Amino acid sequence: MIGEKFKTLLSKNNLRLTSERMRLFNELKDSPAPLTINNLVKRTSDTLDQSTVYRNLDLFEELGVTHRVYTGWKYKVELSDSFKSHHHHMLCSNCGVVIEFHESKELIKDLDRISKKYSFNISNHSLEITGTCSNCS
Amino acid sequence: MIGEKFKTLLSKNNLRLTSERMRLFNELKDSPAPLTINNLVKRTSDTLDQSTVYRNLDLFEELGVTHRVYTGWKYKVELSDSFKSHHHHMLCSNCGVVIEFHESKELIKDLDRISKKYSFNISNHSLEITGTCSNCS
DNA sequence: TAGCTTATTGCGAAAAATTTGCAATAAGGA
DNA sequence: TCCTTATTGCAAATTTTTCGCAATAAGCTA
Ligand SMILES: [Mn+2]
Ligand SMILES: [Mn+2]
Ligand SMILES: [Zn+2]
Ligand SMILES: [Zn+2]
Repeated sequence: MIGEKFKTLLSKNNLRLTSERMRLFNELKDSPAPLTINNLVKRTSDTLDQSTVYRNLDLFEELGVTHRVYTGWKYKVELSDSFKSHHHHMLCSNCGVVIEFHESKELIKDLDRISKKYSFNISNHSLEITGTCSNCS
Repeated sequence: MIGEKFKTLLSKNNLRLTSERMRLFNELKDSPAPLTINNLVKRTSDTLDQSTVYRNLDLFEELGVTHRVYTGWKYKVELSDSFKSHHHHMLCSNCGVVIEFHESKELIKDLDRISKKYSFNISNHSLEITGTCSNCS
């Protein structure tokens, strides 16, 4: 279970599983699209203090629980590849819908080629697309 | 000339070519790597007020003179494809060096395939890579 | 289960980043 | 050179993010 992995990760690092952390994690897990920090602050403001949100989002990032997605104007946060399968986004600049897609083998090959060409050791990559979705076109 | 294009764009939009705008534009043009807003505020603080920097960076983005690059932690600004040829970045997470590279035909084909598959009209895309450069590996 | 240690929280306030109103300035057309 | 008005600098307001510290509670131990 995905939640179990989260719990294990925390205890391995001497970190406590608090209801606040669980809440934040679930908020991310249940969201169909990446969220801004502000989204998260507002969504949890009934029980979490903003400082708690900030502190834990920092922590999540350090632990590799989340990563930042730069779709649109500001960056957003979503569960990282360890908790959600690796994927990319298409953002409709008209209606704001976010479509997730998985990369092709061609892309992977291409990254590999680039890696070799520049002797660059790739640990991470992001591919974000903007445009208009089928509805809006 | 690249500067000419900038000037023309301004006048076409009833915007004035001020020394402040020119300064900002040049700062971007001369930078080998994308800059944060803060970089720009500091670099120009001898003659430009911070509000002038903010206001003009907003403007540049609206006009399509610049775009945001999400490399590393915070976003950075660089001249857009109209003023600098389309490219992508590799960021070394160790030494911070930014390597620009041009995309392959394979990537273009791949984007085309994705576009068709989802009936999504792609207007823009970004591909950012992180890892370690040849020096740091 | 009760007790203990200490990581974590909420709160209030500070610091940093971004935006705004307005009078003074200067770009650029007449 | 004069005039119109876009643009700037300045000071202050807002918004976002960070921080210190006392109160709380997670998780281990007996
Ligand atoms: Mn990928
Ligand atoms: Mn490209
Ligand atoms: Zn749409
Ligand atoms: Zn390096």
